[in-house]
Amino acid sequence: MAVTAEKTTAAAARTCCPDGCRQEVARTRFDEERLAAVEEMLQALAAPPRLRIVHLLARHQALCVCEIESAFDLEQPTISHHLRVLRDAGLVQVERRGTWAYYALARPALKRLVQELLALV
Amino acid sequence: MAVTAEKTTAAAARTCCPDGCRQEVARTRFDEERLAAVEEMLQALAAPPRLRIVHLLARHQALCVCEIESAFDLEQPTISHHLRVLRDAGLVQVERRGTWAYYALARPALKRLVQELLALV
DNA sequence: GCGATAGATTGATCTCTGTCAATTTAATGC
DNA sequence: GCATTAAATTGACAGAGATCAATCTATCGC
Repeated sequence: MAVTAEKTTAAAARTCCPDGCRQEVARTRFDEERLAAVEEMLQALAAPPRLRIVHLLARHQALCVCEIESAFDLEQPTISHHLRVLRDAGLVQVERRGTWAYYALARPALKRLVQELLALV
Repeated sequence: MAVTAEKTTAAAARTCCPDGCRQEVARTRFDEERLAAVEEMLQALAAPPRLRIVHLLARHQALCVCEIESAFDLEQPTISHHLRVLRDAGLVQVERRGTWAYYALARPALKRLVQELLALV
């Protein structure tokens, strides 16, 4: 979008490339709001334990924290921390039942991320 | 996969949850090889400048480094660094033409990442 | 060969993030 | 109310990563 007319007055606009750097590239404005949401999800997924937690939740409907904890060699507060990051990114949901907290994958959010990435391909 | 029979001898297996933590969860083994590749791509995309570079390349076929640089408020070595990370993750490709290096999106790699994420949903 | 330019690499610094120990909060059962 | 347990929060620390300045490499044109 916002593709401006190409200047073909060659040498004048040239900075380095054979045909001169396209000035429209320099003027690119990103959709920061949209990118920020995608970025938060990507950052959430990019950490090894978190990608594995999501992997786990994808195969189990809902798991309590102690079950998730049991699959890793990490302390409880660390798991709790990762779950919070995933929750802040909207990738997982919590449901409290008594003392327990059951986490489940937020599939629509993941689907949204996939859509955004597909838009790039 | 590797879903083992559920033990319904309740209290014996119980550790914390109402119905006892499922032991199969604790025994989960992740496909580390596959996850590592996905992880590298996610980490590559998770940094703000890199997601924007990919965004840029998605709209332009191929761009030389100086064009990419022009869209950011970052020094040339920094851009060069980010391009290397993207390249190591297989997300972009380089083609050298004389003094210039033209970067392009590696769409198949991105498609593969999307497939992996879809497998979770 | 020489100067100029595009891009990569190196090294230093600073910030961010993952981890754990300790503590706190909240719900349960007695 | 009190002890117990699940989970969240806080604070501290260490390792990873982003950035820049300086330098190096490679290609071009003369």
